[in-house]
Amino acid sequence: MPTVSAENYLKAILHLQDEGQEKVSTTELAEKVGATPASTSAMLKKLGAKGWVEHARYRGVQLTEGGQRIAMDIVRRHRLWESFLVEHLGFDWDQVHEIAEELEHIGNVELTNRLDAFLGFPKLDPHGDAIPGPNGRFRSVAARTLLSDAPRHLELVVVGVVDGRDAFLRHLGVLGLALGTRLTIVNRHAFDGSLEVQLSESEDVQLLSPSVCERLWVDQNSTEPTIPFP
Amino acid sequence: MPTVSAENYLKAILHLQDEGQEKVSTTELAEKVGATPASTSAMLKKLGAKGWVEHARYRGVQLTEGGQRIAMDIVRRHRLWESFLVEHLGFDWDQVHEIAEELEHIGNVELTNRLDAFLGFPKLDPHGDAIPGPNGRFRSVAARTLLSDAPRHLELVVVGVVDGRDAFLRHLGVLGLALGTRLTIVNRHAFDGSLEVQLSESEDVQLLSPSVCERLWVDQNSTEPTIPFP
DNA sequence: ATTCAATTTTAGACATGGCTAAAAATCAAG
DNA sequence: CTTGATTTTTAGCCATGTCTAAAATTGAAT
Repeated sequence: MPTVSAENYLKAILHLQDEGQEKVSTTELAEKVGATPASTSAMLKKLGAKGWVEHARYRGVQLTEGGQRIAMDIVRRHRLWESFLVEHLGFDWDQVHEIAEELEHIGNVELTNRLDAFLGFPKLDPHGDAIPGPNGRFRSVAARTLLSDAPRHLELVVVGVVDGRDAFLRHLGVLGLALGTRLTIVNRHAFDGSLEVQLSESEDVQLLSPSVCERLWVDQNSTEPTIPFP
Repeated sequence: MPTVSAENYLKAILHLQDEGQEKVSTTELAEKVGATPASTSAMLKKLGAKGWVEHARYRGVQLTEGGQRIAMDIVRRHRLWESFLVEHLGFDWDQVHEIAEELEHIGNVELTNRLDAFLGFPKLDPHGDAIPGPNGRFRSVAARTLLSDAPRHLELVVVGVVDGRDAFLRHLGVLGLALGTRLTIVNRHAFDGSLEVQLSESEDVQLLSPSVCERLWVDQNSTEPTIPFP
């Protein structure tokens, strides 16, 4: 049973580890959780003692399997509650984060699973981030998904088009898109559902209209799914 | 902003104050919150300093108006969440208390009010306890209510019958009920909705079938509503 | 290689909220 | 009205999680 504070550290480590770094530095982590490096250092010792992180002094931290499981469960609860708040209580996307940050610490498994069922076992939260299932892993994403249904923060590859008309293909060219283009969804825009995507090659950020997103098949590029932050 | 611990003490004081005692004793309170009298004494000093309780040393505690407002809001959240858990997540009555005990500490007003709206501004929770409104007071109860719709823990008076048939009236006589009989709902039974009521005169506890409860008009006996515990 | 800057950890302090044991106040009897 | 039991508070200790300031370690540059 991690404390609320411990949970926040574990969640932050998961997030940072996901952004590339295998090992997370104390200072970085401190910044993420809003504490001093000294406090963070103290907490890391405790997390290590519980077996939730691997922590070589002066060498950075890493989640253990157990720690990752806990962190994924927190993310699961966070995203399920966000979905609930938006879909059933009518909150806007940008209002729900704070509240979900509190709700996520209620660890009752029965509650989480029933909420999950109530929501219809969603794969994505309202921000387009993947929701882990009850096993602490992301639900399998279909081999081929419409770009409009794909999760954020995951490198995707364009594998096909729904609409083969010349006009559409030319339009793709203009946008710098083609078969095999690798991209990542950075953001979903609230009012019309258009997507901000980052092209892996050019580092450019492109805004794609909903009609384009609904006509592109994409696939996951990496085997290890990215674990984005709320 | 009370801490979670402070909230639990305030809630407990509200509850005990409601059960009769104007002033609540330290030992009683300690038992209720599951702490030692010593710890309770320490907490009372803090609550007093914040202006949430009136605390004359060795003389017992009492909620201030501000303290009562906070406590009523906690009860409001508790009972709204209980309603949600039962009505929308399919929990049984007896499973929800613990979970609601955690959810009640999330103090976001917008969240609470939206949840209230989502549930249709209920007056009673699944246990039949009254749910305070956003103003920290109980929603006005209709002048005359069916016994089956009345809240628990409130002294009621039988003011009329829906069904005037002889057979029904005779049945009432057998049960010890008549116009003017004062009673309090002690419990609702899960599987059939029958009510356990305590007759004020005889101290007897009677079990009333749903068909009887749906045929009796009752009214609130006291002006100050009882504030029962979850 | 050695020094120096940056990072990380340790040391020591504080606040919260809990405990036990001892002291103080209350209250009920004799 | 004084004693003795009960209740309440105080005193002193512990754990958690935070902080600042100082020490230790790393690592990069000369």
